[in-house]
Amino acid sequence: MKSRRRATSYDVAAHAGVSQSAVSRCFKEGASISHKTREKVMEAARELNYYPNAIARGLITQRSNLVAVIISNLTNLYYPEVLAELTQRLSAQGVRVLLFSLAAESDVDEVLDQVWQYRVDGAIVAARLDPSQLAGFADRGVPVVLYNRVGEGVPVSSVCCDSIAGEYALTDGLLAHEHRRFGIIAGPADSYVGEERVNAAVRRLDMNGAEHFVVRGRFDYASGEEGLKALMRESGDRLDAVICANDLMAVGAIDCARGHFGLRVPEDLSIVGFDGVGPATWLSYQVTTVRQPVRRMTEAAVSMLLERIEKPDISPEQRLFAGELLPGASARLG
Amino acid sequence: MKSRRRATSYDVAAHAGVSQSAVSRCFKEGASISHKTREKVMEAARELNYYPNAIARGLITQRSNLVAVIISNLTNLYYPEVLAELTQRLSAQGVRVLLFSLAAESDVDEVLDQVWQYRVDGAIVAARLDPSQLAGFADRGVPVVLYNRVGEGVPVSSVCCDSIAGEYALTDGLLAHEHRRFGIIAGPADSYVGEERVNAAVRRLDMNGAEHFVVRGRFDYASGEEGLKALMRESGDRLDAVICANDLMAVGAIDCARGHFGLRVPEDLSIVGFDGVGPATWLSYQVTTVRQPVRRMTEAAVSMLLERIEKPDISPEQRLFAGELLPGASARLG
DNA sequence: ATCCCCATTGCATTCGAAGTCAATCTCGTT
DNA sequence: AACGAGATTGACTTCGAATGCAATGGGGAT
Repeated sequence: MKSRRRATSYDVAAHAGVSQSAVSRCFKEGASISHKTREKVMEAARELNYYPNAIARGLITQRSNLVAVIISNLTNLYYPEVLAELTQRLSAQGVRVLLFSLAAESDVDEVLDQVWQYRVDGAIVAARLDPSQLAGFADRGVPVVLYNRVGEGVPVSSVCCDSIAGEYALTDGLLAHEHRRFGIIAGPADSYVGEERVNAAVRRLDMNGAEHFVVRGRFDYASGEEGLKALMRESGDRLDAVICANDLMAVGAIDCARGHFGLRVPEDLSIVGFDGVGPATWLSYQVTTVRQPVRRMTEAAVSMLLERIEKPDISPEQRLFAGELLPGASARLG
Repeated sequence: MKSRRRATSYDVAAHAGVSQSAVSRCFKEGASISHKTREKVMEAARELNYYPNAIARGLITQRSNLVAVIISNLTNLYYPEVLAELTQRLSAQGVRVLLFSLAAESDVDEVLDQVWQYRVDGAIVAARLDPSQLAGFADRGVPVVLYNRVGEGVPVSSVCCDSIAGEYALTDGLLAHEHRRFGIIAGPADSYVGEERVNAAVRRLDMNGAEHFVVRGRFDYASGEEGLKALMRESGDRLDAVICANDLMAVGAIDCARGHFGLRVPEDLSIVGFDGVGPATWLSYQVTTVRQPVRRMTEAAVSMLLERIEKPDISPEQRLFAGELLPGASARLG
């Protein structure tokens, strides 16, 4: 019990009076082992407090049972939910999560070295990967599933929420309700989803000849406030609606509109977000937004990844999930 | 480049015309290797796209360079911040994070098996560990640092924010301002910090002979609303102040007080929280709370853990950090 | 030129479990 | 009683890198 050195399969074998091979077989599903021997071994294992060494196992089987999860922006309220879901689903499938958290979405390079060293069986990535980084995964035969991003020009598996359709729905709803002068608070320049959402909104507004101003935020509360102030300045205080690239900035904009400009939301100004995070539904905000089906998306990401770990030759697949329009009370929709 | 099998140190050795030992030494700080050989090896490594296999290294060195981070409740806004900080600090020190996320704080047992199998070098735990679970770490010589918890009766290293002092400050402030009838929204029964905070508040109220009602929540927004409704019922709608075990419930309670009961906060009802998470400072809430010094706490946790990984015999140490009282605008403090 | 010392280098072994293969063991058959 | 199919079992090798030890080499001192 008190041994500093931990028991190995040899110790267990000796203690149970069998060979090391027998011990190994006891811990593998469907291996050829008699009931009696298994009992003896398990008993010995319990007494010696033996747990198979996953490191040694990984070396010989060429399977680490480790999956890298690479996420930027853990602080922006949407990802923690995703991470919790992913971790629990992967755990349930017997796969461990090696977490890499990035300060900025484009900092991937620094962590990739580590990913290669740990011989992960696969990766789920919610950060921007350029084609050469994606090639790194392909060359090494490591399956990847991108989360809310697609491989730009390169075929990669991905799971996304349909930003474009979602943003169209929001924009169309606003246009149908006589909004004419729009402000847009975008995400950071290196954010994939941010650009996608804003481009979709801008396209729709242009198609309808609606005037709009764009400022850039950082996906956090403060940049929602700052963004609204900048927009008011640029537009000469005459805005009908503000489209924010995520809910957190929408919340910041709502507070700023009420507290700083004394505007009523949505009567004087409509504000919409994106994601459907918890705070968006809080009574003080009730943000009109598009909710991503996080559970279904994470479930898809995990099953697509595990499938490709089992059978490395399955071709890439892209799954696009529709978001759900939550009418909320922060905008006058059509 | 396109080889399915990844290059090993032998491949690099052959390519560079040296022995495998030489290759190994090139990747180790301070190993005895000439400048010329190192150049050759590094060049070959680059050409073959070689990355040392951390799994094999771990097997021979008995060091996985892996640290388990065990966290419950990733969804409750406080932990994502902690997790992001921990991950980035550990990464910076060359240690990888193996993440275990728990549905409930007391579900630790299920993940411990996995922790043992991966031979982690240490663990940071923000979940309840009973003495036998703690003994598991001690027996195996795996250093642990508890985050916002202490080993009950067992000596373990820990990093905590002083809940008791913090709660006293809040309670005293409220008492000094003529609040007499208190409601308390506690955390789940298996939450360590939840109990600690509520016990502290109750003790202080009792010392001052103040009346109080207690209901239990789940640390989320909805249970803040439900909690307030239950308290109003129990107290016959006559409350002066509500003490919530965390900010998220305080936010829920504030919204409910205003939206459902039509009360002004803090004029008609004072509400306080704990943690100092982002939403607590949002303009609509400005929760009167105690902010935990998360950066200093995570920094302490990481350095204490790494120290103990280096020198396993350092004795346990408990570090208690004072929280900062944020006056906010959700309570009339003394 | 000779000798000695220290810096490099390579050989061989090690870490712990998994899997191959051949040996052994069980039983049911005839 | 002898035989054979199928189930168990153990000896041995393997995965990839790190390291103790012995062998080699270069350079300075004499």
